[in-house]
Amino acid sequence: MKFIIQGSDKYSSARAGMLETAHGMVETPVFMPVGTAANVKAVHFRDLADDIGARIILGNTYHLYLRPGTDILRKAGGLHGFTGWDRPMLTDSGGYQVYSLSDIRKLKEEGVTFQSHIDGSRHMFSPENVIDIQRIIGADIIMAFDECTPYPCDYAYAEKSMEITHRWLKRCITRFSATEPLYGHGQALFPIVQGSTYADLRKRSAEEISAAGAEGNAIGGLSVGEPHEVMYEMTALVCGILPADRPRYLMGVGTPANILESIALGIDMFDCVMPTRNGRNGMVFTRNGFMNMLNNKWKDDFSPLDEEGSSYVDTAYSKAYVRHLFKAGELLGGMIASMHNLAFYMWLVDEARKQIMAGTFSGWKDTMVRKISTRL
RNA sequence: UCCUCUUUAGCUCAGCUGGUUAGAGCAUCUGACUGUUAAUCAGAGGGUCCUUGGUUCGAGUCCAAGAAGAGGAG
Repeated sequence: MKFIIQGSDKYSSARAGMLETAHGMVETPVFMPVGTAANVKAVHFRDLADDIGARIILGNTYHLYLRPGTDILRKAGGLHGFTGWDRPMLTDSGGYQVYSLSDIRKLKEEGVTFQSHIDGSRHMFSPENVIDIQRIIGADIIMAFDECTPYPCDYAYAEKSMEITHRWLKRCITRFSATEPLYGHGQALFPIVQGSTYADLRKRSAEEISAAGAEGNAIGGLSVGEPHEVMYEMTALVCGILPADRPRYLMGVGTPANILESIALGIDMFDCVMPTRNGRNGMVFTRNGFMNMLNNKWKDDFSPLDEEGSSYVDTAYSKAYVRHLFKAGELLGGMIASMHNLAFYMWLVDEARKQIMAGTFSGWKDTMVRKISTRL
C-alpha cells in the first residue's frame, strides 16, 4: 500500500494525499461511511458509489463474525464478493465493541470473551483470531485488536489498557505476518494508538505504535465523551509523533466541525456513524448548519432539502416533504437524510482537499466550522 | 316513550371497598446521538374528570336531576 502526500497547508498540519489500495486509489482527506453489517444502513451501494461518491467504506469484524459468519463470507469471496462493493474497504477489529458492549464481555490477557448481543452465545476474540477473521472478510485495510477505553478513565486503568493494546498489537503483527490474504489482493494492518486523555500515555503509545512501522496508523479511544479541546489536544500530540509519510486515521470522528479541525491537525482518514445514524433520526447537516427535520418550523417549507447539496435527493425533495416522512415514520425519510448527509460529508472532505491543494485551507476551515456548527 | 350502557389529556383508555400533586399508550413539541447492540433514546407541554345540586372531614369514585352518545324494547 502506497501513500503519497500531494499538498500541505502552510498554516496548519493539514495535508492532501493519495492512498493506493488493492481496490483503487483513495484521495485524502477521506471520510469512510460506516457499513457495520455488510451495508451502509438505508443506502444502496449504487447510490453510495455513484451519487454520494464514497471512496472507501467500513465493515465490522464483530458484527460480520456473528452474522452472516465466516463460513458464508469465505464462500462469498470475502466482503467484496458478498456485497458487490468493488472499491476499497476497511474493517474495524471489534475493539470498539469491547468498549460499547462492555456489560457482556470479559477482558483478559489472552483476549476478550463476550456474549453475542444477538443470541447470548459465548465467543472469544483474541489478536490472532481477529486477524484470521479479517483475512476472511478480506478488506484492504484491517485494524489491530485494541481496547477502546471509556471516558472518563482513571490513569491506572488507562495505562494498563494501553499496555495490553500494545502487547496485543505485537501478537496481531505476528499473526498477520504468518498468514496470507485469501483473495489475491494485499491487505494492510493499521495499529491503534490508545492512552485515553493522558498526554504522557498518548505520547508513549504513539511512539510504540510508530515503532511498529505499519503502512498507516490509527488513533482510537477519542470521541467517547471527552471535551472537544481534549480530543484535539490528544490528536495534535499524537499526530506530531506518528510518521508523517503514512496515513493517519482518527477512528470514530465525528461531527463536521470535528473533521475539519482534525484535518488541520494532520488527520487523513475518518469514519463515523453520525451522518447515517443521526440522519435516520432526523438530523440533516448542510454547509450552512444543521437541521432537525422533525422540527415544526419545516412543516410548510417547500424549498429544497439543501439547494447547495450535491446529491440528487437535495433538490428532488423539499424540507416539508422530508419532515412529513419523518413524522409519519416512513423509511424513505431516513434513506433521504442518510444519503444527503453522506454526500455532504464527502463534499466536506473533498472541499478540504481542494482548499489544501490551493493553499487556502486554514481561512476556509475557520469560516466553515462556524457555519456548519449553526443550528438552523 | 321506556330500559341498559357510556362520558377522565388532541385520540383510545386505566383509575380498587371514597383518601397525597388524576395516570398510560399514541399524538404534539423539544433535545440527544461520534471505530452502530440505535428507523433509537430522553424530556416537556397538555385536564371545568359532561353539567348542576347533594351526602361526606374529604367525591373522578356515592346519590339525584339534567345533557350528549351507543345499543335494545315498543
